[in-house]
Formats: sequence, structure tokens, C-alpha cells
Amino acid sequence: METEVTDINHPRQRRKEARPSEIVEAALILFHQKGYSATKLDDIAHAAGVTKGTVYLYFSNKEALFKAAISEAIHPNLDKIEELASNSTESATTRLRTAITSWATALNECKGSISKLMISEAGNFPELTDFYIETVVKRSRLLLAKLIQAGVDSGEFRPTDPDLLARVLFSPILLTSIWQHTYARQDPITYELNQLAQFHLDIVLHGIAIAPEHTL
Amino acid sequence: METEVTDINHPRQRRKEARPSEIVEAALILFHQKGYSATKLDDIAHAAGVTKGTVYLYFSNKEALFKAAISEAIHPNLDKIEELASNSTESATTRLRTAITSWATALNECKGSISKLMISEAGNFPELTDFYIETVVKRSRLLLAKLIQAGVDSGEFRPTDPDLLARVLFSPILLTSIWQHTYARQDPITYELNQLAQFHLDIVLHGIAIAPEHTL
Amino acid sequence: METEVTDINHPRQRRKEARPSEIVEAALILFHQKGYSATKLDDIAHAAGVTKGTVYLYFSNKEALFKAAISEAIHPNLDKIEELASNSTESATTRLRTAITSWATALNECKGSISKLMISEAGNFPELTDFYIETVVKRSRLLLAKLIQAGVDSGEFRPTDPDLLARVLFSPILLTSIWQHTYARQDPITYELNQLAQFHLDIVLHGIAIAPEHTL
Amino acid sequence: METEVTDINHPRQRRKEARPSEIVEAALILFHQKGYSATKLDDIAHAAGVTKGTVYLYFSNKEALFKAAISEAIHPNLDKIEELASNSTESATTRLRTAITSWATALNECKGSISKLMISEAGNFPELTDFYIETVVKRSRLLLAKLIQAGVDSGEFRPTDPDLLARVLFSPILLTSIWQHTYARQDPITYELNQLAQFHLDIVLHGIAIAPEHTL
DNA sequence: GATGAATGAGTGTTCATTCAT
DNA sequence: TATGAATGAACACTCATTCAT
Repeated sequence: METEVTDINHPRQRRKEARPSEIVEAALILFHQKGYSATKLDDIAHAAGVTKGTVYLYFSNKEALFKAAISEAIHPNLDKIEELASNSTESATTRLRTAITSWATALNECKGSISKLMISEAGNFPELTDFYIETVVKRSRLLLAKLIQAGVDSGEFRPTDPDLLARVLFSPILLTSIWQHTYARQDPITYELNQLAQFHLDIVLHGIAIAPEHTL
Repeated sequence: METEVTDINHPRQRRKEARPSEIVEAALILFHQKGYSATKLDDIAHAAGVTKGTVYLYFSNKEALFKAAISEAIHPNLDKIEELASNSTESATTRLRTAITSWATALNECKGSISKLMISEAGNFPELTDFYIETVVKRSRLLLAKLIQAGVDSGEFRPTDPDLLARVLFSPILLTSIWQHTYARQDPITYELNQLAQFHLDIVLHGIAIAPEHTL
Repeated sequence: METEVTDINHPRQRRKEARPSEIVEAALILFHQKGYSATKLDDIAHAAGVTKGTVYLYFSNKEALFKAAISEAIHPNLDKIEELASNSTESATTRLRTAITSWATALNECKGSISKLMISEAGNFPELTDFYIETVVKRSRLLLAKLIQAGVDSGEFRPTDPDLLARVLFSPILLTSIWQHTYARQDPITYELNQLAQFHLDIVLHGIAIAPEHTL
Repeated sequence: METEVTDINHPRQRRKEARPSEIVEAALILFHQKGYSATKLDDIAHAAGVTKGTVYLYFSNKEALFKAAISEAIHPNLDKIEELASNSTESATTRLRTAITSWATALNECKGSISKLMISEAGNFPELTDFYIETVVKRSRLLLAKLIQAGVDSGEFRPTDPDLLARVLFSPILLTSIWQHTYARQDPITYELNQLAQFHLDIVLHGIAIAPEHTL
């Protein structure tokens, strides 16, 4: 009983160990909405339900908080990349479709669009950008390129530049995800991200031209 | 460092009428590199070869300068959109290819990649974003969608969702353009933007699957 | 220079609740000495023993601080006006003398000579001036006019224009008070403010009194 | 004819020699309305129909212009003081009334209320203030005091402190003049300045006169 | 651990002053 | 003589960071 009272008097102390991640979450949302510079530590603290001083208890400065926010948001994605690379019993087409679906889902969850933040702040955080490009971007692209190459090797796809195609396949999902997070108000998108991804994949796989040369 | 090499003797009235656009250009580059908030007026002034006070002779404040920079960079693009819509004697396929090429070229010149700036700052400049979405984004997408619909109507393309396909077709060029301007150092791209665009268009037109139904 | 001698060890939280009024006091003195525009926030902060940032903890901007300073200095005077209006058992002559003495004393303490500041800045702060004229100037004049009218009604004074006489009676005290605060160095006044007020009142009373000794 | 055309093309050159005084006049009005610091040289120049550069052709800086404005406005008053001192054939009472009337008239003309400006800026311009106090204030007061003393000597007035009475007699006219120029909008005055002056003088004369009608 | 009052370096903005024309 | 584009020092205001409690 006595300890319960303490909890009621200090609601802030409900879950001490959750503090840092609460701050990180609040920070991520605000950084995403307003950009790094335009986001005030006061706002972050307020959004996280603490005071400015508390933020400094867990993060040595604003930049460290930013990096922590980006890193934390990146990690779950990294695991997913590994996952996708492993299940290799299926056909290349199937695995490609699974991979794309998986990415579309991941990006759909808000936490996803680190992409936008990184685009905005890359110039101001070179080392963080290096880390992001190496661990997220290049690995994802390489994974996709390998799946494509596997399809070519297995005779499922016509010979093509796997790297180029990987870039092409990623673009609509990534850009649309960024778009949604950026222009939701001005240009709301009626399509599901995954719907768009499948649409694109279908077209890429089959093309749209009613090509006479193919029927010959 | 100094971009001003000529007329070093008459720094005061070097080229009166060129001032505003010189400032706008310098501003655009810096806003693009560092974002709006992180760009100091001192930096812009210095990059434009003037002092802070001079900037205020032509722009009432930082926000006005930002808007002017965006607007000025947008205008040439608007004209190009009109141009593309007009030449309607060709086949849909040809016009589509021309449009894509034209866009790739425009984005490559990069006088903007306003796209990146708008993504970064949309949240902080709602009215400007409204203007951008209406005059640039939606018009471009609509133009592309119309070309696609024309191809469907003329029997060149299989029936498809023109709006979805327009989004899909734009994405790789736009995202890659943004990418180049953002991650040039960390992830330099070896492809020409136009090369990528044509590669994508080819695939979209023909598909990559060695589809049994086509050969039948 | 430093007005803060006590508690030198704990400059941070010396006396939280005293801060705003300390700042207001320092501000009032400086505004009075140099005028609004010529007074720098740095000076105010320094005079109050804090830094600029601290001033902004309590006042949203310079104008707000100015208004707060004026308002705070006005309030004690408002109470005095009410007080004077109440004690109505005495003769009009006595009450008039009491009122004048009271005003002379109040103006001498000078926590304001807000009068001078208001004269200087009226043009730049219209709403504040409205407030001052209504709550201080007009009320004071009306009170004095009523006392005079009471004297006329009771047969103590000869019929006269109470409003005009109120203005006339106030002028020497008010102007001299302003004078002292303004030209102390160039034109030091050897008279007590109250001495001058009584001197004037004697002459005016002689002038308007239906003096029994004269009729003898 | 030919020369006329030139005049039309350069309306600014109508009367070159009048420039400085036009500037001074504009400056005086603006300084009076907004105070010294709050008045921008741009505003003065614009009000005078010239550009900022032209102001610097005639005045070395803002302070010099301020001093010139004050001085120019003071000079006609100085002459009037001398004038009043001279015609000594009349009775003290008459000369006192003439002097007061003359001052009320002088202060009524807008150019008069240097008083307000000096009150506002005395702290920031000590030497100018010295000059003003010596040449205007003290001389005027001394003149008035002498007139009063003459009246006492001639038996027109009861013995009194001439300096004190001089201060008292000046106050209502001076303060009301300042008042009019300051609070015209908030507290418009229905009385003529001279009316008020005469009203006060009547009362004071009644108060100090060795009035034959009273002794009867 | 948590607070929030206080700090002060930094930045947008203004404006008196200069000077080439 | 007059201009007005350009300057740069000065100032209001902000905000990341600190620290006594």
C-alpha cells in the first residue's frame, strides 16, 4: 500500500527503465516532423513527459539523441534484412515478392521512414550517414540484387543488370513511403504501399507493352 | 572561395540587377546542403559575395528568401511541363519516352532537386508546400497519367491504372535524383540518371519475366 | 556595481520569486534614464544581476517588460487615489491640502515619475498610454475636481471651474517632479516638492477663498 | 524655357538652400513624435523628400541633426525672451500678463514643444541639455522672477518668493503644452492654452495682490 | 533520478553611416 | 549636389546546456 502511494505521487517514475526509449520515440517523431535544427529539446522533453534536464541524464547532447533515435529505428530493419536473405527454398520470383512485401510493410510502419530524416540531415551528420548507407541501404540493395541474379541464373528472369533493377524496384516503395510521411496533408495517397509495390512488381515482371516482337 | 573574381575594384555596384538572383542561387545551394534552419544568413551572404545587410535589401527575411529560392527554381520546370504536354503527333510510347527523358535531364541539371528541399522542409512551410504540390507534383503526374491513358486508348499498352503507373514511373528518377544530391559522397551512383530512366521504362514496357503466355 | 552582495555563493537560485520584481525595478530605472529604445536588454539584465536569458524567462519581450514596469509602478498610486477620495469628514480646504500633500509625497518617492516615461514614450505605446490616461490621469484629476467642487458647494471657495483648477493645481507638482528626475544635474531644485505644492496652494486658496478675514 | 524643363525634371532642386531647414523641420517633428532612438534616418529623409545620403550632406550624423533641430527651434524663443524683458513702462501686473500670454502663444505653436523632447532625451544628451537649461529655462524663469520682484517692489504684490512663484506660474502652461503634444489622442484638451494661463494668473494675482477691494 | 532556473553563445534583423556613381 | 546600394556593428531574442537543489 505504502509503495503504491509513492507511485501515485510520482507518476513519472512508473517505469524508469523505459525513460530513454520514451525520449527517443518522442524525439524521432519531432525530428521527423520538423527536422533536426527546428526541433527544440524543450519540445522533445515535453512530448516525452519529462523536463529538459532529464533528457541530458540519458543523452549527452542533442546530436547524441539524434543518433540514438536513428540507430534505434534502424535496428529492427537490419534484422529483417537478414531474415529475408535466409529462406532460400522458394523460387526467385516468390522470394522477390516476399522481400518487396516485407519492405513495404516495414516502411508502412511509421518508425520506418528514417529515410526522410536521413535525406534531410545527411549533409549535417556525415558519419551517421556513412553508417546508414553501409548498414541499411547497401545491404538491402545487395540482397535484392542477389535475388534478381538468382532469378536470372535459374532462368526465371531474362538477363538484366541486377543492381540497376534493385534500385528501380526499391524506388516506388521508398519514395511513396517518404511521400506519405511528408505530404500526407497536401497529397494524401489512396493506395496501400503494398498495393503499389505489387502493382510495380507485376509490371516489372510482365511489362505492359502489347509487344508484337514477343508474339513472333 | 570567393566566386566574385571580376570587377574586384568596384565591389559596391558590381552588378546591381544581378544581386537578387545571385543571393537566391547561393541560398538554394546552402539550404539544399544543410537544410533551412542550419543555414545561417551570414553563410548565404558570404557565399553570394555580399554581407548580411545586403540580403535584407532584397528579401524581407529568411523565410521570404527561402520561398523566393524555391519559387525561382520551380519556374523553369513548370514551362517544361507545358512543353511536353503539347507535341501530340507521336505515338504514346514515343511521347512517354520523351517525357521521361526530359524529366531525367531536368532533374539532372539539378538547379533544384527542389524535391529534396521540399521533403525536408514541407512540415515547416505548409503554404509553400501546398503551392509546390499543386503546381509541380500534381501537374507532372497528371501529364504522365494522360500519356499512359492515351497509350491504353490507342491499344499500345495493356489496360492499367494510369495514376498508379505514373507514380511508379516517376519514382526511380525522382528518388535517384534526390539520392545523388544527398548521398553523393557515401553512395556515388555510376549510372546516368537518364540511363536508369530508360532502363526502367524498357522493363516497364516489356517486363522481365520470360513469360510462357507471351511466347504462345 | 553589483547590487547583489548577499548569497554570492548560490547565484543560480538566490531568490527565485524576487527575480521578476528585481528585473522590473532595474528596467524602470534604466527606461527612465535613457528612454525605451536606448535601453539595452543587456543593461537591464546586468543591472538586475542576471543575464539576458533570465529576463526572457519572465517577460516575453522588451515591450512586455516595459509594460510590466509601468504597470507595476502605477499600481500603488491607484490605491492612494482611492484612499484620498474616502475621508470626507474634513473641510474641503483640509482635504484639498491633504490630497496635494499626498501627491507631492508620492511623486517625490519617485518609484516612478512614470509621468516622465509616459510623456517620452506615449507615441510608441498607444494602448499602454490609453490605460495610463484612463486609470491614473483622469481619475486623479476627477478626484481633485470633486474636492474643489465640494469646496464651492460648501461655500468655502468662490465659484470656479473645478476641472481647470484641478489641472492648474496639479501642474507645478507634476512638472517639478518630472523636472527633478530629468534635470537634477543641470538645474537642481532646492525646494522640497511639498514645499512648492503648499506655496502654490496657499496662493491659490488666497485667490479663491471667500476669506472671512478679508470681509472684516 | 529650356531651364524650366530642367526644373521640372529635378523637382528636388527647387530650392537648394532650403534643404537643411526642410530636413531639420522633418526631423524635429519625427523626433518629437517617436523620440530620438525610435526615429530612423530613413524616415526623416523620406519626410523631408530626400534620401538618406542627402541628410549626411548637411549633418555629420544623427546626433548633429538632433542638436541642430533643437537649436533651431530654440532660437526664436530666445529672441522673444529678450523682447519681453525690455518694455518696462507698464505696471508689473500688465507686464506679467503680457509675458504669460506671450509664452502661452509661443508654446502653442507646435515648434514650441522642444520641452517634451528635452525631457525625453536629457539623459542621453548632457551638453545639449546644459545649453538648453542655461539659455532657455533659467533665463525665462529669471525674467519672470524679476517681473514678480518688480511688482513686490512697486507695492503691487504682497512680498513672496519670486523664484518659487515663477516656477509655479510657468508650470501649468508648460505642462499643458507638453500634454497637448503628447496625449492629444487620449486626453484632448478643450481649453486654449492661453485661456488656462489667464485663468491661473487671475487666481494667483488674486492670491498675491494687495487688493484694494479686499481692504474695503 | 529528476527538476527547472539560469546561462551565454549564437543568429536573425535593424539601421546609422559610407561611398561610387 | 544627390543618390541609393552596400556595409557592419549593434541589438533583440532563442535555445542547447549546466547545475544547485
